[in-house]
Amino acid sequence: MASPTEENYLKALFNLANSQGEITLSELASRLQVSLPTANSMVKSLQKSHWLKYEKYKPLTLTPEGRLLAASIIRKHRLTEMFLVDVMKFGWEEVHEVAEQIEHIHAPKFFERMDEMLGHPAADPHGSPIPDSEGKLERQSYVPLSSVLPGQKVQLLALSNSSAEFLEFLNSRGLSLGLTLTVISTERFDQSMVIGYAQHPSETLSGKVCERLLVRVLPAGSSAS
Amino acid sequence: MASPTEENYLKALFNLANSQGEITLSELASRLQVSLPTANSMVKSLQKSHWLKYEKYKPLTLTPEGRLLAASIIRKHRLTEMFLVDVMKFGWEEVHEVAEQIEHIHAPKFFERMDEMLGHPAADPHGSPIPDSEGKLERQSYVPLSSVLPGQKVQLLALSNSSAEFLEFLNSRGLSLGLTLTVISTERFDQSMVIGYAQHPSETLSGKVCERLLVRVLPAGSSAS
DNA sequence: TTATAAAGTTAGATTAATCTAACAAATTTG
DNA sequence: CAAATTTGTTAGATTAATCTAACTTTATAA
Repeated sequence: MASPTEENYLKALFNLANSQGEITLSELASRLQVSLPTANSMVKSLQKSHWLKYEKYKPLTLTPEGRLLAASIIRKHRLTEMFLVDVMKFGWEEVHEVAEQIEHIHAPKFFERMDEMLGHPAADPHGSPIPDSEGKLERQSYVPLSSVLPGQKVQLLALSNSSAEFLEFLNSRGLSLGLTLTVISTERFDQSMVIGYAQHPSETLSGKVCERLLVRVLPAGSSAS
Repeated sequence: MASPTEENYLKALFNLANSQGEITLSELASRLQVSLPTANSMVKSLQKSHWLKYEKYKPLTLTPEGRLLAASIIRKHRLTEMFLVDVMKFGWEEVHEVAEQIEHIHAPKFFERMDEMLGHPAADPHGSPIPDSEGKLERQSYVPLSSVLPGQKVQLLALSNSSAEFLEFLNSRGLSLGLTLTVISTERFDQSMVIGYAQHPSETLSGKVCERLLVRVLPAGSSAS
């Protein structure tokens, strides 16, 4: 049985592995905001529990068991976020902190019931995919809005990095997942873009924002949602 | 900020105070299944946090702040149980373990939302009263079925001591809260009682069981529910 | 290719929550 | 009321998770 602390380490390792591939101790330590010695000693103890492979001065790798456990915690987190938004009517900017706590609850049926009530959702309220119960994580093939050319229509499907501040910004512009966006123009100077969607015929979004909006390009001549 | 462990001590102290009045260290220790020295040192630390008053060799008393905090945890526990049963369709025998974990979640809005979705319930699925947000606990005036005389009609409203085994026993007999029961006869020898209710014109319940069924006596000539 | 910087390790301390063993105070009871 | 029992306390150890300080290994770069 992993402690909440151990579960947080596994989660961080899983997420780092899925973006960086190789995981170093200092990445882990900085992700978790702990000192290197702390991460070092936890890594040793996670190894003793067979959740990761570790050799002195070598990069870290999760074992299959570690990966499965990590995925199950991320699954609980994302199901919880979806439950909070869809069933309990929280805003998408309010759910992270609560889910961060509830993901450590040991009660399989609780999360299965959420999953059923939600109709087996594929992603959380920010578009991040929910691992299935075997720990498989659907690979997403979205592109950042910043890479889309003027004239194209795209569907907003996920966010990379969804801080409360960013989500509140999106709220203030009426932006939500599922919307169809039309790229009107891009500014070479600062990478800002002019976008049209829903009741907003023309909004200017900074480069920073556009990088974080993950979209799928729609075939030419699709109708708006 | 209290740790989950501290919260469990406060909860135990609150419950003991509400049944015994005076609380001794050994009662606390045995309730929490820890050794006396463990309870002793925790009591000292709870005192440092101003949640209880403690003098060597004297009984323990919660401070007003301690009582409020304890009540808020019990409130979270009982709201959660109600939510699991009413919203998530758990059986009343399945909810205690989960609620035992969720009561330690720090997220006022999460529990407020439960409360709203449930329509501000007065009691949990086992009939135990839910403290209000000021920590006030409604005093229940139920009597055990075992004290009711033959011929009387009563309404089953709560349980004293609701272990999963007991709840499963009640399930097996079709007994649930709200039912109107008619006491047909009582057996002086072993305190067992013959009871009629719903589709069960005549069930024999042991003295042990009847002691744990808390009821309100209905005025003579009421109709069954 | 050695010097410097970055990354990782070890040693030792701290805090929370637990234990056992030994002892002391309070209470019960013959 | 004194002896026995119960209850409470102190001392000291353990484990998990954290830290800082000191040191070593690996990587980078002049």
